[in-house]
Amino acid sequence: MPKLSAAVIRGKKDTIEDAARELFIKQGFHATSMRDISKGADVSLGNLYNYYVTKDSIFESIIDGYLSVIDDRLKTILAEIDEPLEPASLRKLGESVGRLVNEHSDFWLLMYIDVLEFQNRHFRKMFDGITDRFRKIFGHKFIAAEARGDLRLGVDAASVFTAAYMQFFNYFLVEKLFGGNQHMGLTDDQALNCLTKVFAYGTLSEDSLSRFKRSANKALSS
Amino acid sequence: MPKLSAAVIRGKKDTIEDAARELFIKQGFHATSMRDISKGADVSLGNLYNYYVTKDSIFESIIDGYLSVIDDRLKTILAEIDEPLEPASLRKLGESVGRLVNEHSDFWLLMYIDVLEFQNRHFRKMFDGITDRFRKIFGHKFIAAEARGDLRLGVDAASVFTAAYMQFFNYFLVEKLFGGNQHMGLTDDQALNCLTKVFAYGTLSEDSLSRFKRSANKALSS
DNA sequence: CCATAAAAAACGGACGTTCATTTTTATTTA
DNA sequence: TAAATAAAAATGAACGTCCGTTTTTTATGG
Repeated sequence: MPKLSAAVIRGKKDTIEDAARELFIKQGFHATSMRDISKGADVSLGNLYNYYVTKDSIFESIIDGYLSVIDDRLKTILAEIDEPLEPASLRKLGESVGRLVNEHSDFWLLMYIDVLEFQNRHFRKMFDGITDRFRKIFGHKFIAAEARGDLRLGVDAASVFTAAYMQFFNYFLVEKLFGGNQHMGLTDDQALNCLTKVFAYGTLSEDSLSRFKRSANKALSS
Repeated sequence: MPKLSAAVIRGKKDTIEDAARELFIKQGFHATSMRDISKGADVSLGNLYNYYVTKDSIFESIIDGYLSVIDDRLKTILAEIDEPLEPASLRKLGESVGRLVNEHSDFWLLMYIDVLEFQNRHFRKMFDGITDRFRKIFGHKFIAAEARGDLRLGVDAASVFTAAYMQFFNYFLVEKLFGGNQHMGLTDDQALNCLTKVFAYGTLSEDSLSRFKRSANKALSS
Protein backbone atom coordinates (compact mmCIF):
# COMPACT_ATOMS: atom_id res chain seq x y z
CA MET A 1 0.00 0.00 0.00
CA PRO A 2 1.48 3.33 -0.96
CA LYS A 3 1.55 6.11 1.50
CA LEU A 4 -1.80 7.59 2.41
CA SER A 5 -2.41 11.19 1.50
CA ALA A 6 -1.77 13.77 4.17
CA ALA A 7 -5.47 14.60 4.17
CA VAL A 8 -6.46 11.01 4.89
CA ILE A 9 -3.91 10.77 7.67
CA ARG A 10 -5.16 14.02 9.15
CA GLY A 11 -8.71 12.73 8.95
CA LYS A 12 -7.87 9.54 10.75
CA LYS A 13 -5.95 11.39 13.42
CA ASP A 14 -8.97 13.61 13.88
CA THR A 15 -11.30 10.69 14.48
CA ILE A 16 -8.80 9.18 16.91
CA GLU A 17 -8.40 12.44 18.77
CA ASP A 18 -12.14 13.05 18.84
CA ALA A 19 -12.71 9.69 20.47
CA ALA A 20 -9.79 10.11 22.85
CA ARG A 21 -10.86 13.58 23.91
CA GLU A 22 -14.36 12.40 24.65
CA LEU A 23 -12.99 9.60 26.80
CA PHE A 24 -10.36 11.69 28.58
CA ILE A 25 -13.01 14.21 29.50
CA LYS A 26 -15.51 11.62 30.64
CA GLN A 27 -13.14 9.54 32.74
CA GLY A 28 -9.75 11.20 32.93
CA PHE A 29 -6.47 10.45 31.25
CA HIS A 30 -5.20 7.53 33.30
CA ALA A 31 -8.61 5.90 33.47
CA THR A 32 -8.81 5.85 29.70
CA SER A 33 -7.04 2.92 28.06
CA MET A 34 -5.64 2.62 24.58
CA ARG A 35 -8.22 -0.12 24.08
CA ASP A 36 -10.97 2.33 24.96
CA ILE A 37 -9.63 4.77 22.42
CA SER A 38 -9.25 2.10 19.76
CA LYS A 39 -12.85 1.02 20.27
CA GLY A 40 -14.11 4.60 20.36
CA ALA A 41 -12.31 5.52 17.16
CA ASP A 42 -13.00 2.17 15.49
CA VAL A 43 -9.29 1.67 14.90
CA SER A 44 -7.38 -1.40 15.92
CA LEU A 45 -5.26 -1.19 19.01
CA GLY A 46 -2.01 -1.72 17.19
CA ASN A 47 -2.85 0.76 14.49
CA LEU A 48 -3.02 3.56 17.02
CA TYR A 49 0.74 3.24 17.25
CA ASN A 50 1.10 3.96 13.55
CA TYR A 51 -0.28 7.41 14.27
CA TYR A 52 1.01 8.15 17.74
CA VAL A 53 4.18 7.11 19.50
CA THR A 54 2.62 6.87 22.95
CA LYS A 55 -0.64 7.48 24.75
CA ASP A 56 0.80 10.70 26.12
CA SER A 57 1.38 11.99 22.63
CA ILE A 58 -2.32 11.60 21.83
CA PHE A 59 -3.10 13.85 24.76
CA GLU A 60 -0.50 16.35 23.67
CA SER A 61 -1.78 16.40 20.13
CA ILE A 62 -5.32 17.07 21.31
CA ILE A 63 -4.15 19.95 23.46
CA ASP A 64 -2.04 21.48 20.74
CA GLY A 65 -4.96 21.50 18.35
CA TYR A 66 -7.26 22.89 20.98
CA LEU A 67 -4.89 25.58 22.14
CA SER A 68 -4.81 27.09 18.69
CA VAL A 69 -8.60 26.93 18.38
CA ILE A 70 -9.06 28.69 21.68
CA ASP A 71 -6.35 31.18 20.85
CA ASP A 72 -8.05 32.06 17.58
CA ARG A 73 -11.33 32.40 19.36
CA LEU A 74 -9.82 34.71 21.95
CA LYS A 75 -8.24 36.81 19.22
CA THR A 76 -11.63 37.23 17.59
CA ILE A 77 -13.23 38.19 20.88
CA LEU A 78 -10.60 40.83 21.56
CA ALA A 79 -10.65 42.10 18.00
CA GLU A 80 -14.35 42.86 18.37
CA ILE A 81 -13.65 45.15 21.28
CA ASP A 82 -13.18 48.76 20.37
CA GLU A 83 -13.03 50.61 23.65
CA PRO A 84 -11.94 48.01 26.22
CA LEU A 85 -12.97 50.03 29.25
CA GLU A 86 -16.46 50.96 28.16
CA PRO A 87 -19.15 49.19 30.17
CA ALA A 88 -20.71 47.90 26.96
CA SER A 89 -17.38 46.36 25.97
CA LEU A 90 -16.87 44.72 29.33
CA ARG A 91 -20.33 43.26 29.19
CA LYS A 92 -19.67 41.96 25.69
CA LEU A 93 -16.38 40.47 26.85
CA GLY A 94 -18.24 38.66 29.58
CA GLU A 95 -20.79 37.26 27.15
CA SER A 96 -18.07 36.11 24.78
CA VAL A 97 -16.10 34.45 27.55
CA GLY A 98 -19.28 32.74 28.67
CA ARG A 99 -19.80 31.27 25.24
CA LEU A 100 -16.15 30.30 25.03
CA VAL A 101 -16.35 28.42 28.30
CA ASN A 102 -19.66 26.75 27.61
CA GLU A 103 -18.91 25.70 24.06
CA HIS A 104 -15.51 24.26 24.95
CA SER A 105 -15.99 23.00 28.45
CA ASP A 106 -14.11 19.83 27.54
CA PHE A 107 -11.08 21.94 26.84
CA TRP A 108 -11.05 23.29 30.36
CA LEU A 109 -11.33 19.81 31.76
CA LEU A 110 -8.24 18.94 29.78
CA MET A 111 -6.60 21.91 31.45
CA TYR A 112 -7.32 20.40 34.86
CA ILE A 113 -5.95 17.06 33.66
CA ASP A 114 -2.85 18.94 32.64
CA VAL A 115 -2.59 20.64 36.02
CA LEU A 116 -2.90 17.34 37.83
CA GLU A 117 -0.95 14.96 35.68
CA PHE A 118 1.51 17.16 33.81
CA GLN A 119 1.98 20.09 36.23
CA ASN A 120 0.19 22.29 33.72
CA ARG A 121 3.09 21.91 31.33
CA HIS A 122 0.97 22.40 28.21
CA PHE A 123 -1.31 25.12 29.48
CA ARG A 124 1.11 27.45 31.18
CA LYS A 125 1.00 29.90 28.33
CA MET A 126 -2.75 30.36 28.86
CA PHE A 127 -2.26 32.68 31.82
CA ASP A 128 1.41 33.47 31.83
CA GLY A 129 1.87 37.09 30.82
CA ILE A 130 -1.78 37.57 29.95
CA THR A 131 -1.77 41.16 31.19
CA ASP A 132 1.10 42.00 28.87
CA ARG A 133 -0.87 40.49 26.07
CA PHE A 134 -3.84 42.73 26.76
CA ARG A 135 -1.50 45.66 27.12
CA LYS A 136 -0.04 44.91 23.72
CA ILE A 137 -3.49 44.89 22.13
CA PHE A 138 -5.14 47.77 23.96
CA GLY A 139 -2.10 49.69 25.16
CA HIS A 140 -2.81 52.83 23.19
CA LYS A 141 -6.44 52.82 24.32
CA PHE A 142 -5.34 52.48 27.94
CA ILE A 143 -2.89 55.33 27.60
CA ALA A 144 -5.46 57.53 25.90
CA ALA A 145 -8.01 56.78 28.61
CA GLU A 146 -5.52 57.67 31.27
CA ALA A 147 -4.62 60.88 29.48
CA ARG A 148 -8.31 61.80 29.32
CA GLY A 149 -8.59 61.18 33.04
CA ASP A 150 -11.02 58.34 32.54
CA LEU A 151 -9.35 56.16 35.12
CA ARG A 152 -9.53 56.31 38.86
CA LEU A 153 -6.36 57.24 40.63
CA GLY A 154 -3.93 54.40 40.97
CA VAL A 155 -5.75 51.73 38.96
CA ASP A 156 -3.86 50.18 36.10
CA ALA A 157 -6.14 49.64 33.14
CA ALA A 158 -4.44 46.50 31.84
CA SER A 159 -4.48 44.86 35.25
CA VAL A 160 -8.14 45.62 35.74
CA PHE A 161 -8.99 44.36 32.29
CA THR A 162 -7.19 41.13 33.15
CA ALA A 163 -9.09 40.93 36.40
CA ALA A 164 -12.39 41.35 34.58
CA TYR A 165 -11.43 38.73 32.02
CA MET A 166 -10.40 36.29 34.72
CA GLN A 167 -13.52 36.93 36.73
CA PHE A 168 -15.82 36.26 33.80
CA PHE A 169 -13.84 33.15 33.08
CA ASN A 170 -13.98 31.87 36.58
CA TYR A 171 -17.66 32.64 36.90
CA PHE A 172 -18.62 30.45 33.97
CA LEU A 173 -16.17 27.70 34.85
CA VAL A 174 -17.63 27.42 38.32
CA GLU A 175 -21.11 27.36 36.87
CA LYS A 176 -20.27 24.79 34.21
CA LEU A 177 -17.81 22.46 35.89
CA PHE A 178 -18.06 22.92 39.62
CA GLY A 179 -21.78 22.65 40.07
CA GLY A 180 -22.08 26.29 41.07
CA ASN A 181 -25.68 26.47 39.95
CA GLN A 182 -26.11 30.20 40.19
CA HIS A 183 -23.43 30.54 42.85
CA MET A 184 -23.70 34.31 42.75
CA GLY A 185 -27.39 34.04 43.50
CA LEU A 186 -28.16 35.47 40.07
CA THR A 187 -28.92 34.29 36.58
CA ASP A 188 -26.03 34.40 34.14
CA ASP A 189 -27.46 37.55 32.68
CA GLN A 190 -27.82 39.28 36.01
CA ALA A 191 -24.37 38.14 37.08
CA LEU A 192 -22.89 39.60 33.92
CA ASN A 193 -24.61 42.88 34.68
CA CYS A 194 -23.38 42.83 38.23
CA LEU A 195 -19.78 42.12 37.32
CA THR A 196 -19.80 44.63 34.50
CA LYS A 197 -21.07 47.30 36.87
CA VAL A 198 -18.45 46.50 39.46
CA PHE A 199 -15.61 46.67 37.00
CA ALA A 200 -16.93 49.76 35.27
CA TYR A 201 -17.62 51.68 38.46
CA GLY A 202 -14.43 50.32 39.98
CA THR A 203 -12.20 51.41 37.15
CA LEU A 204 -13.65 54.57 35.71
CA SER A 205 -13.57 58.01 37.21
CA GLU A 206 -16.84 59.69 38.03
CA ASP A 207 -16.40 62.11 35.17
CA SER A 208 -15.93 59.46 32.57
CA LEU A 209 -18.70 57.39 34.08
CA SER A 210 -21.25 60.05 33.30
CA ARG A 211 -19.81 60.21 29.81
CA PHE A 212 -20.24 56.47 29.48
CA LYS A 213 -23.73 56.56 30.87
CA ARG A 214 -25.34 55.94 27.54
CA SER A 215 -23.07 52.95 26.91
CA ALA A 216 -23.70 51.59 30.37
CA ASN A 217 -27.45 51.96 30.18
CA LYS A 218 -27.55 50.22 26.87
CA ALA A 219 -25.27 47.42 28.03
CA LEU A 220 -26.99 46.76 31.32
CA SER A 221 -30.59 47.20 30.33
CA SER A 222 -31.30 43.51 29.85
CA MET B 1 -3.51 -9.26 69.67
CA PRO B 2 -6.30 -7.31 71.35
CA LYS B 3 -8.21 -4.61 69.58
CA LEU B 4 -6.28 -1.40 69.00
CA SER B 5 -7.47 1.71 70.76
CA ALA B 6 -9.46 4.22 68.75
CA ALA B 7 -6.60 6.69 69.09
CA VAL B 8 -4.07 4.29 67.62
CA ILE B 9 -6.42 3.46 64.76
CA ARG B 10 -6.96 7.17 64.10
CA GLY B 11 -3.19 7.71 64.15
CA LYS B 12 -2.58 4.97 61.65
CA LYS B 13 -5.33 6.22 59.39
CA ASP B 14 -3.73 9.63 59.55
CA THR B 15 -0.35 8.35 58.39
CA ILE B 16 -2.04 6.40 55.60
CA GLU B 17 -4.04 9.40 54.49
CA ASP B 18 -1.03 11.69 54.68
CA ALA B 19 0.91 9.40 52.38
CA ALA B 20 -2.04 8.92 50.05
CA ARG B 21 -2.76 12.63 49.81
CA GLU B 22 0.81 13.39 48.95
CA LEU B 23 0.74 10.80 46.19
CA PHE B 24 -2.67 11.77 44.84
CA ILE B 25 -1.55 15.34 44.56
CA LYS B 26 1.78 14.50 43.00
CA GLN B 27 0.51 12.08 40.39
CA GLY B 28 -3.27 12.00 40.44
CA PHE B 29 -5.72 9.50 41.79
CA HIS B 30 -5.65 6.85 39.11
CA ALA B 31 -1.91 7.03 38.74
CA THR B 32 -1.45 6.27 42.42
CA SER B 33 -1.57 2.59 43.30
CA MET B 34 -2.43 0.95 46.57
CA ARG B 35 1.13 -0.36 46.55
CA ASP B 36 2.41 3.20 46.32
CA ILE B 37 0.30 4.15 49.29
CA SER B 38 1.39 1.11 51.27
CA LYS B 39 5.03 1.96 50.64
CA GLY B 40 4.50 5.64 51.38
CA ALA B 41 2.73 4.93 54.66
CA ASP B 42 5.00 2.03 55.55
CA VAL B 43 2.01 -0.27 55.90
CA SER B 44 1.65 -3.58 54.16
CA LEU B 45 -0.59 -3.72 51.15
CA GLY B 46 -3.05 -6.12 52.71
CA ASN B 47 -3.21 -4.18 55.93
CA LEU B 48 -4.55 -1.14 54.10
CA TYR B 49 -7.73 -3.10 53.66
CA ASN B 50 -8.08 -3.46 57.42
CA TYR B 51 -8.52 0.32 57.52
CA TYR B 52 -10.28 1.12 54.25
CA VAL B 53 -12.76 -0.82 52.19
CA THR B 54 -11.54 0.46 48.83
CA LYS B 55 -9.07 2.86 47.31
CA ASP B 56 -11.93 5.27 46.64
CA SER B 57 -12.76 5.35 50.32
CA ILE B 58 -9.25 6.56 51.13
CA PHE B 59 -9.80 9.46 48.77
CA GLU B 60 -13.17 10.21 50.28
CA SER B 61 -11.81 10.06 53.80
CA ILE B 62 -9.08 12.54 52.92
CA ILE B 63 -11.59 14.92 51.40
CA ASP B 64 -14.00 14.67 54.29
CA GLY B 65 -11.28 15.54 56.75
CA TYR B 66 -10.05 18.37 54.59
CA LEU B 67 -13.46 19.83 53.88
CA SER B 68 -14.06 20.38 57.55
CA VAL B 69 -10.61 21.93 58.01
CA ILE B 70 -11.21 24.36 55.17
CA ASP B 71 -14.71 25.08 56.35
CA ASP B 72 -13.46 25.94 59.81
CA ARG B 73 -10.81 28.12 58.31
CA LEU B 74 -13.33 29.95 56.19
CA LYS B 75 -15.58 30.45 59.20
CA THR B 76 -12.68 32.04 61.06
CA ILE B 77 -11.89 34.30 58.15
CA LEU B 78 -15.46 35.49 57.89
CA ALA B 79 -15.81 35.86 61.65
CA GLU B 80 -12.90 38.29 61.64
CA ILE B 81 -14.74 40.55 59.24
CA ASP B 82 -16.78 43.25 60.87
CA GLU B 83 -17.93 45.46 58.06
CA PRO B 84 -17.83 43.28 54.95
CA LEU B 85 -18.03 46.12 52.47
CA GLU B 86 -15.30 48.31 53.91
CA PRO B 87 -12.21 48.44 51.72
CA ALA B 88 -10.06 47.36 54.66
CA SER B 89 -12.25 44.30 55.14
CA LEU B 90 -12.13 43.37 51.48
CA ARG B 91 -8.39 43.68 51.49
CA LYS B 92 -8.18 41.50 54.58
CA LEU B 93 -10.47 38.96 52.97
CA GLY B 94 -8.11 38.84 50.01
CA GLU B 95 -5.10 38.29 52.23
CA SER B 96 -6.85 35.55 54.15
CA VAL B 97 -7.98 33.79 51.00
CA GLY B 98 -4.42 34.03 49.70
CA ARG B 99 -3.10 32.28 52.76
CA LEU B 100 -5.89 29.72 52.58
CA VAL B 101 -5.00 28.88 49.00
CA ASN B 102 -1.26 28.83 49.48
CA GLU B 103 -1.26 26.83 52.68
CA HIS B 104 -3.64 24.22 51.34
CA SER B 105 -2.83 24.07 47.66
CA ASP B 106 -2.97 20.29 47.79
CA PHE B 107 -6.59 20.54 48.79
CA TRP B 108 -7.47 22.44 45.65
CA LEU B 109 -5.70 19.88 43.55
CA LEU B 110 -7.92 17.28 45.14
CA MET B 111 -10.82 19.45 44.06
CA TYR B 112 -9.69 19.19 40.45
CA ILE B 113 -9.32 15.43 40.84
CA ASP B 114 -12.87 15.43 42.09
CA VAL B 115 -14.06 17.48 39.13
CA LEU B 116 -12.37 15.14 36.68
CA GLU B 117 -12.90 11.75 38.20
CA PHE B 118 -15.98 12.15 40.37
CA GLN B 119 -17.89 14.94 38.59
CA ASN B 120 -17.15 17.16 41.59
CA ARG B 121 -19.41 15.00 43.73
CA HIS B 122 -17.58 15.72 46.97
CA PHE B 123 -16.87 19.40 46.40
CA ARG B 124 -20.19 20.62 45.11
CA LYS B 125 -21.06 22.18 48.41
CA MET B 126 -17.99 24.44 48.17
CA PHE B 127 -19.64 26.82 45.71
CA ASP B 128 -23.28 25.80 45.69
CA GLY B 129 -25.28 28.48 47.42
CA ILE B 130 -22.23 30.40 48.55
CA THR B 131 -23.95 33.75 48.10
CA ASP B 132 -26.75 32.67 50.41
CA ARG B 133 -24.17 31.68 52.93
CA PHE B 134 -22.59 35.11 52.86
CA ARG B 135 -26.02 36.66 53.04
CA LYS B 136 -26.81 34.61 56.10
CA ILE B 137 -23.67 35.83 57.83
CA PHE B 138 -23.62 39.46 56.73
CA GLY B 139 -27.27 39.96 55.81
CA HIS B 140 -27.96 42.57 58.46
CA LYS B 141 -24.82 44.49 57.52
CA PHE B 142 -25.82 44.45 53.88
CA ILE B 143 -29.29 45.68 54.68
CA ALA B 144 -27.95 48.42 56.93
CA ALA B 145 -25.49 49.51 54.27
CA GLU B 146 -28.24 49.71 51.72
CA ALA B 147 -30.44 51.67 54.10
CA ARG B 148 -27.58 54.14 54.65
CA GLY B 149 -27.23 54.52 50.90
CA ASP B 150 -23.76 53.08 50.92
CA LEU B 151 -24.38 50.98 47.86
CA ARG B 152 -24.47 52.00 44.25
CA LEU B 153 -27.80 51.71 42.57
CA GLY B 154 -28.65 48.20 41.50
CA VAL B 155 -25.68 46.33 42.99
CA ASP B 156 -26.52 43.52 45.35
CA ALA B 157 -24.08 43.47 48.25
CA ALA B 158 -24.07 39.71 48.76
CA SER B 159 -23.48 39.03 45.09
CA VAL B 160 -20.60 41.47 44.96
CA PHE B 161 -19.08 40.06 48.11
CA THR B 162 -19.24 36.62 46.48
CA ALA B 163 -17.64 38.01 43.37
CA ALA B 164 -14.81 39.51 45.40
CA TYR B 165 -14.31 36.27 47.29
CA MET B 166 -14.25 34.27 44.08
CA GLN B 167 -11.90 36.69 42.42
CA PHE B 168 -9.38 36.53 45.26
CA PHE B 169 -9.68 32.80 45.22
CA ASN B 170 -9.15 32.50 41.54
CA TYR B 171 -6.26 34.93 41.56
CA PHE B 172 -4.25 32.86 44.01
CA LEU B 173 -5.22 29.56 42.45
CA VAL B 174 -3.97 30.72 39.06
CA GLU B 175 -0.77 31.96 40.65
CA LYS B 176 -0.20 28.81 42.66
CA LEU B 177 -1.39 26.02 40.41
CA PHE B 178 -1.56 27.31 36.87
CA GLY B 179 1.84 28.91 36.55
CA GLY B 180 0.37 32.38 36.37
CA ASN B 181 3.53 33.96 37.71
CA GLN B 182 2.16 37.41 38.28
CA HIS B 183 -0.49 37.05 35.60
CA MET B 184 -1.97 40.41 36.51
CA GLY B 185 1.38 42.02 35.93
CA LEU B 186 1.58 42.89 39.63
CA THR B 187 2.98 41.47 42.82
CA ASP B 188 0.49 39.73 45.08
CA ASP B 189 0.38 42.79 47.24
CA GLN B 190 -0.28 45.15 44.36
CA ALA B 191 -2.85 42.79 42.91
CA LEU B 192 -4.69 42.70 46.23
CA ASN B 193 -4.71 46.48 46.26
CA CYS B 194 -5.95 46.62 42.72
CA LEU B 195 -8.76 44.15 43.28
CA THR B 196 -9.77 45.73 46.56
CA LYS B 197 -9.99 49.12 44.89
CA VAL B 198 -12.08 47.79 42.05
CA PHE B 199 -14.54 46.09 44.35
CA ALA B 200 -14.71 48.99 46.76
CA TYR B 201 -15.15 51.65 44.09
CA GLY B 202 -17.41 49.33 42.15
CA THR B 203 -19.74 48.64 45.04
CA LEU B 204 -19.85 51.71 47.19
CA SER B 205 -21.59 54.98 46.44
CA GLU B 206 -19.51 58.10 46.17
CA ASP B 207 -20.90 59.36 49.45
CA SER B 208 -19.92 56.30 51.42
CA LEU B 209 -16.58 56.12 49.63
CA SER B 210 -15.54 59.42 51.10
CA ARG B 211 -16.69 58.17 54.48
CA PHE B 212 -14.56 55.06 54.00
CA LYS B 213 -11.59 57.04 52.84
CA ARG B 214 -9.68 56.52 56.04
CA SER B 215 -10.29 52.79 55.93
CA ALA B 216 -9.30 52.65 52.29
CA ASN B 217 -6.14 54.64 52.73
CA LYS B 218 -5.07 52.50 55.60
CA ALA B 219 -5.86 49.29 53.75
CA LEU B 220 -4.21 50.23 50.50
CA SER B 221 -1.17 52.04 51.73
CA SER B 222 1.16 49.06 51.42
C1' DC C 1 -4.33 -19.98 73.92
C1' DC C 2 -6.99 -16.82 71.33
C1' DA C 3 -8.56 -12.83 69.05
C1' DT C 4 -6.69 -9.55 66.33
C1' DA C 5 -3.31 -7.03 63.64
C1' DA C 6 0.08 -7.28 60.18
C1' DA C 7 2.31 -9.25 56.42
C1' DA C 8 2.73 -11.97 52.48
C1' DA C 9 1.13 -14.42 48.75
C1' DA C 10 -2.03 -15.14 45.31
C1' DC C 11 -5.81 -13.88 41.98
C1' DG C 12 -7.92 -12.43 37.88
C1' DG C 13 -7.94 -8.86 35.01
C1' DA C 14 -6.38 -4.72 32.58
C1' DC C 15 -2.65 -1.98 31.25
C1' DG C 16 0.70 0.18 27.41
C1' DT C 17 3.26 -1.50 23.96
C1' DT C 18 5.24 -4.72 20.44
C1' DC C 19 5.20 -7.61 16.57
C1' DA C 20 4.33 -11.19 13.20
C1' DT C 21 0.78 -11.49 10.10
C1' DT C 22 -2.87 -10.17 6.98
C1' DT C 23 -5.25 -6.78 4.31
C1' DT C 24 -5.42 -2.85 1.56
C1' DT C 25 -4.56 0.12 -2.29
C1' DA C 26 -1.87 3.53 -5.35
C1' DT C 27 1.02 2.53 -8.80
C1' DT C 28 3.16 -0.23 -12.42
C1' DT C 29 2.87 -3.48 -15.93
C1' DA C 30 0.70 -6.00 -19.65
C1' DT D 1 -8.67 -1.67 -18.97
C1' DA D 2 -7.28 -5.25 -15.98
C1' DA D 3 -3.97 -7.82 -13.55
C1' DA D 4 0.27 -7.76 -10.81
C1' DT D 5 3.13 -5.72 -7.54
C1' DA D 6 5.06 -3.98 -3.50
C1' DA D 7 5.07 -1.07 0.18
C1' DA D 8 2.30 0.80 3.63
C1' DA D 9 -1.63 0.23 6.78
C1' DA D 10 -4.29 -2.45 9.70
C1' DT D 11 -4.87 -6.17 12.73
C1' DG D 12 -5.20 -8.76 17.05
C1' DA D 13 -2.71 -11.98 19.68
C1' DA D 14 0.99 -11.94 22.84
C1' DC D 15 4.24 -9.90 26.33
C1' DG D 16 5.56 -8.50 30.64
C1' DT D 17 3.99 -5.61 34.17
C1' DC D 18 1.11 -3.66 37.38
C1' DC D 19 -3.52 -3.05 39.16
C1' DG D 20 -7.20 -3.42 43.20
C1' DT D 21 -8.64 -6.78 45.98
C1' DT D 22 -8.90 -11.29 48.46
C1' DT D 23 -7.10 -14.97 50.89
C1' DT D 24 -3.82 -17.17 53.55
C1' DT D 25 -0.21 -17.14 56.70
C1' DT D 26 2.45 -15.28 60.44
C1' DA D 27 3.25 -12.31 64.44
C1' DT D 28 1.65 -10.10 68.53
C1' DG D 29 0.25 -9.47 73.18
C1' DG D 30 -3.28 -9.83 76.97
